[in-house]
Amino acid sequence: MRIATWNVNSLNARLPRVEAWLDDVRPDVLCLQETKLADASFPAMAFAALGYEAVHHGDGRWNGVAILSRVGLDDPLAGFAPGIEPDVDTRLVAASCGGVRVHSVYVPNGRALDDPHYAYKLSWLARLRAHLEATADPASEVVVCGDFNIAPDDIDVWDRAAFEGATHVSEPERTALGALLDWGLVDTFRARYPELPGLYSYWDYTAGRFHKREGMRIDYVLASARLAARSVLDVVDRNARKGTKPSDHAPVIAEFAR
DNA sequence: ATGGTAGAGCATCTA
Repeated sequence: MRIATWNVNSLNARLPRVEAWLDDVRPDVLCLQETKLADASFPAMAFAALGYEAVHHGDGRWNGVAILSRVGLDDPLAGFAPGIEPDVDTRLVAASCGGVRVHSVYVPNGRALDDPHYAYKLSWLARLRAHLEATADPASEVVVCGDFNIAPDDIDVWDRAAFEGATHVSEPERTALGALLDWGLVDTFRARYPELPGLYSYWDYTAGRFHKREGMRIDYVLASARLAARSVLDVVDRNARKGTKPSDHAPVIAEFAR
């Protein structure tokens, strides 16, 4: 089972690239973030032509998440479960694909430690944990994939000193991510490559950071123990960040033996 | 020199 996640930074701008990538990589499941589309504008037919069912949750201008699957797509759920304070944005969608409960998440950026958006980020992470508690079983096969906007460790950023006092590396958000993992999830990429720096999924468009290899590892596939035990591959597809009109994120691929 | 680029949409906002 090949599961991928990709923040495409506008699906409108990226559709030809995503289609070509799907045709090349043929993941069983692809989670998308930052489609920046309303549901009515989601190009479901383009993905159906490639053999993928899809569910999309978006409100048009910003955010927007989707799941594509060629191994079935059942019980879609947009946003947080009933009983949890609803999200003001469209940042979470879940579905069952080939026996795996899949979540595509776009965690709020936070902007700055003293910005209200940072409090929203922490609240959002707590609500995601509550959502998992309410709708999924950590003893079953679960993945939570997406752009977490958190570098889990200092080796997940190109220069820790450059992030002093900034979001993405602060203790409260790392603690919130830890609480998510404590529910029963494994960062399979870091489990495969412990202590190996320089493996990023995002590079700021500005200042030529991609070509200077100045990035951050903020996109990942979190897997429940039952799946993580069968983890056979973890890759960041840096090639998808090259050429004309790339996203500022590269796709992250995780594979699990059946 | 608080810079730089990309996307949405048409003035800025978001990242």
